[in-house]
Amino acid sequence: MLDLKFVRENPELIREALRKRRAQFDLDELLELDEKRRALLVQADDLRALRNRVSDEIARMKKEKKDISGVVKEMKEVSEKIKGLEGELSVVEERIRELMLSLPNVPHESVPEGEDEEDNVVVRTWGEPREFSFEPRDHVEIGEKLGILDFERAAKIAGARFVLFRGAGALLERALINFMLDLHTREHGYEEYLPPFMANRDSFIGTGQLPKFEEDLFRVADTDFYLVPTAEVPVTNIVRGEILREEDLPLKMTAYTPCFRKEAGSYGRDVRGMIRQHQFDKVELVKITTPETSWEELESLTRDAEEVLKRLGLPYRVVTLCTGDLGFSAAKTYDIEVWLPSQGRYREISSCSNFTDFQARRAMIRYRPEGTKKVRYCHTLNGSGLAVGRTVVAILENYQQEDGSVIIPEALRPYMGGVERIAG
RNA sequence: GGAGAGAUGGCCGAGUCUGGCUGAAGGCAACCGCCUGCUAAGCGGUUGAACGGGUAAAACCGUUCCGAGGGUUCGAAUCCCUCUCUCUCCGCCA
Repeated sequence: MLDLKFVRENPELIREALRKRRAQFDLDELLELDEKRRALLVQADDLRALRNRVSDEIARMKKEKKDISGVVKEMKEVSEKIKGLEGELSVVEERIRELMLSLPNVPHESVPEGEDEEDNVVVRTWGEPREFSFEPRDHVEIGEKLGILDFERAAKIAGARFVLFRGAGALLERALINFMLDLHTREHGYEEYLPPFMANRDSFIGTGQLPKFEEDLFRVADTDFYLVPTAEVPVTNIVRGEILREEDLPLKMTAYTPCFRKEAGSYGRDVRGMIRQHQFDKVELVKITTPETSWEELESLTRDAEEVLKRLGLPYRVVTLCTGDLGFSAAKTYDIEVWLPSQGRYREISSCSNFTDFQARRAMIRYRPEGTKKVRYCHTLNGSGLAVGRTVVAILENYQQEDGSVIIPEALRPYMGGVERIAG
């Protein structure tokens, strides 16, 4: 959520931001309602001030045994008037809130303008895609041949867009989770959490998934719970409604969770294999920082995520999302894309964003700068570090051998009980 | 699932029966002074948030906030209703 006062005072800046994002939003309605709200507020406040004054007066008169019936009658009318104004006010405020919750964040000035992912800008590239002496297979073929991925039975159990890991496949998934968590906690200074995998509505509003993106979420029937689509939701909301101490910032948190997504509107996209699943594992990185440090923290967070790929020896590149591709809550996002030989291109495996104070304002995450009384909103950031399922895909495809076996990257072997190769 | 207790400021904790100068006693913590070889102790002071008005910016003024939402009343932390959460005991259970 943006600051309404800021919107009021900088309407052209907001209009420009919306244009760059290619976003639809009725800014004029918001500005009109805001004006109406303030007019109503002044009226109501004045009447309440009157009532408060006279109420004190009544208390005094009562003590002095004076007749109060006249004033009481008058105040009864004032109270009725206040009630009427409050009714009008709550209608206006509810609509303002609706609008504010669906107004996207302002892109950072360094974000390139563009329509869609075609206009994203490559920042850097690491590693060389391997030259194959044979036609590289995709992860579905590799995994099924090795008996470690089973899509057919997963479909029987649950349906499309699920996978069943088996044997070395299950071990590989688990090893990656542990490897990533260890790297981030032991070397990158993050604290590990293991949060609930379901969260309530307020949490989802806090990080911006609700109310706008309900159709992407699984809701648990007859409850107020939604399955988390990313650990960003439960982890960022750990400090929802809190005023933090500056000396405790930045908070650096990491968590493994499964992620549940409906993938509504992606019918026909990535239908094969485990690129796009209703359930996948992810290790997430979350930072809560001061406004002064958030941009450098975005850089280091991205590097922390990249480090996973470096250690695994997987070629990747980093792109800056253009304004048209930028997520609703983000001010700037780097996607990390890993090389997939079967597709001959880079595919997203991590998304690292600075949300500035957008989520913090929704979730009321604030801090008190040292030596001052005024509280300020924190900046929140997060990034995948990494999407585990897609990492499995990348390992299977990049490390496949002509005989169908797969070499395990060295860094991962301690987590695999020393296994160096998965063979059929 | 059954029975009971509770939810007040950064924290602890009064106030609720008996509605009104209580943004909220007292304590702790933090900050600023003083004192002091240093530290501790001691003394004095300061310290909530949101919104609106106001200002160059402050100061300042008003309103709202005692888990959430309704109601009663001239007036609600205090009375009534609904909900949420926490704790204790019983039952069931991984």
